[in-house]
Amino acid sequence: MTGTASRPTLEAVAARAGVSRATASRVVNGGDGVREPLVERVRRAVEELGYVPNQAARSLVTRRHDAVAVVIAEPETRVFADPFFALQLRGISKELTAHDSQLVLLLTEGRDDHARVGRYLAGGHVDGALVFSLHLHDPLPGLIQGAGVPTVFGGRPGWADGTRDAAPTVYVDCDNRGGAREAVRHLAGLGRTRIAHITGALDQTSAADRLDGFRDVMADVDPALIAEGDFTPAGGEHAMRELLERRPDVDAVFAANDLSASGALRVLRERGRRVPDDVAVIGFDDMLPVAEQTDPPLTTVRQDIEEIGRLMARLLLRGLDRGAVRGLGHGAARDLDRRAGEDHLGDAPSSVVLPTTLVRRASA
Amino acid sequence: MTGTASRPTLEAVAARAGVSRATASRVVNGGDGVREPLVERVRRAVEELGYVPNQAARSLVTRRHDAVAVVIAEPETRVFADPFFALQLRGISKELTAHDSQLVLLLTEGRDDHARVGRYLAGGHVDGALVFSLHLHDPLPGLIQGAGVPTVFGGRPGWADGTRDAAPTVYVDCDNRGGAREAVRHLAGLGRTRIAHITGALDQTSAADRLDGFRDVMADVDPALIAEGDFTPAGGEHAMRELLERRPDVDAVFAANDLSASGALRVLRERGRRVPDDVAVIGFDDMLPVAEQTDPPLTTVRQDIEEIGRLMARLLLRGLDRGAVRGLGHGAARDLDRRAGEDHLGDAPSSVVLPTTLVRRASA
DNA sequence: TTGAAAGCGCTAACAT
DNA sequence: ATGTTAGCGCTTTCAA
Repeated sequence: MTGTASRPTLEAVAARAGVSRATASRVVNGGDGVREPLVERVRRAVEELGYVPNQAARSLVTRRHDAVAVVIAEPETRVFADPFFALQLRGISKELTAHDSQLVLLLTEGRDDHARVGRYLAGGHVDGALVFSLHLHDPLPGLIQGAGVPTVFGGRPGWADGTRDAAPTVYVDCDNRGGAREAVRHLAGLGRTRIAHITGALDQTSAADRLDGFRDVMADVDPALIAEGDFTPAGGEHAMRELLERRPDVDAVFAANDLSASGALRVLRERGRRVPDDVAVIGFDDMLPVAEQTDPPLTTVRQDIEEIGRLMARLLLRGLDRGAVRGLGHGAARDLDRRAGEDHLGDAPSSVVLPTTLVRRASA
Repeated sequence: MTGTASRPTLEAVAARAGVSRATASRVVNGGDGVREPLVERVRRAVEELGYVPNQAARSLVTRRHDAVAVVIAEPETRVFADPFFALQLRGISKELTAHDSQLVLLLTEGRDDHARVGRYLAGGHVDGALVFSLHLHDPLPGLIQGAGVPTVFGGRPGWADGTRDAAPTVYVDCDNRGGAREAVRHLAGLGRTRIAHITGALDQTSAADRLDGFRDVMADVDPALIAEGDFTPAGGEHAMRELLERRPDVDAVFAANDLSASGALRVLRERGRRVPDDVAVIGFDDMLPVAEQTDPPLTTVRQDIEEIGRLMARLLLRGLDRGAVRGLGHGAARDLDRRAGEDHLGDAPSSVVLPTTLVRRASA
């Protein structure tokens, strides 16, 4: 095990360079307003001593940490099984790296973890938090609020905005409801009349919103055509079996995400139903490793997951940079018509809802 | 965005409780040697003020952080695609949680990330580091050593032990070579004579060791029977195709991990070779979600990945607890004969190599 | 048992 | 442009 030497302090560097601690500090932090020869001497001293600033000491005075926590309210097993998180994390990671901020991933499995995460956030280890995959009645938002850490959520949180706090909740999400509507309309446009829905985990707003979108189009749908899933392939399989049992005449399925859709597809094949001839299937997310690998390839509602991650990070960093984390303006959800690739942000951090697009492949 | 209130200090708590800062501190840290009524008053003040210790200030004096970094030298895409990491992380997470230590996950994609991670570790944010998936010529070990952070590696690092540092390198691994030997002997015992090997990424010691194990048994093997893979299903597919081309008479395959084996299986099926009748296949890892789902279910060399993670964490924490991180005794690799579930650790932190077991399913 | 005081290593006014 | 100095919030001797 590699050992811990007692590291040299700025004091030591200053002494070796023959300058004051203040000058040494200036050089270490960029060297503005220090004359070249001194800069040089300090740099050499740093080099020779192998000096690295003590972050605890620095943070104590600057109150900055150059680190952002990402909190995923989901057990590791799911986090690592679902490409969704990987994509989001990648977007976040890219943005943070560009800002020279360290990504600190906090996984929370059980209730004990929640408390620990709360303490970690409150303890001032990070400048802010990015939180996603929140479930209804999750204690996390409360803890985070208690911790007083600037936070941006991934996906609309499950509580009514503005009721919990003076400062508005900022989140990034895609247009779940609109995307769902588009999917169902597409199925209807194909002439399907017995359109079913496999929901996601209904304690998450994304699932609830997609269900709402489904209902927007299928106003008086037979409840038997709605089966509850949980965003996993297994959940999709189970729901599909249920659907086939309750309504053998089903001719289309809108699944709450691609993973569920892949499960549904498997069951349909097993039961000898041809897709899309007998039953048309649409997913949600357009997760390439899933949607392109299914048989047949999946028609789906695309959302730019990586971009969501990137925006979350950008929103947070922007809020931090301007030091204004209280009483920020809170615009209505918007940007529905902006093209991806543009900067989806306004001047003041406010929630952003990204558009979705239907991607047609073979399954519907 | 939830705001940052200026948090109450210990000073404020002390004032409110009518005690000195020292007494308040004692209570916050367990309350030993403080009389009950005072403890009570301080506790109440903490409660009322919503006091949370400032970790930066605390760390500055204690030099403890109650946090451990996990560094994975692999791009997110792979980290999140391979169940291997999830399992290892789970083991680590459990152990750290039990020690009330926070897991801080640091992903490193490119070279810039390396530098940033190095700075993070050197900056004293964490008490120690757990590092895995190291590749040959990876700059990380050097950076970590420079950072002077106690570290335990997952998987035998690729450099000769002891040559880099006065303090010995501590790692946890499974018996890759022995496991490989057992797999190949099993195939030979089945009467197979044209046994091929699909390697892992050969810049990792696990892959090199498994190849060595293969060679131990197949001393004068035709080089055409060894195809290079990279631990991914796609790599396995590619290697299998190559193998079939070079030696159509191949009658057995030992793949460096289950993921590669699943790719090989796919190609064999596509080419109409029956498994195990025409070609027997063995994998490595026994990752349930993979090995049990293949068709046919995979015979494989089992290693307890979660246990490896757990041991890594335990080893590190032990080293930290005894404060002795330099010049620790370094025993020879051992524990090969211990049963899983026992404590695989001796008194002083030293590397541990866990045994493997052959799990027979249908593919060989 | 409790309090006073020193100081962890650093940054940021403020002087010079 | 450089140095002096006062803390950041906490733990921990040391005295009382």
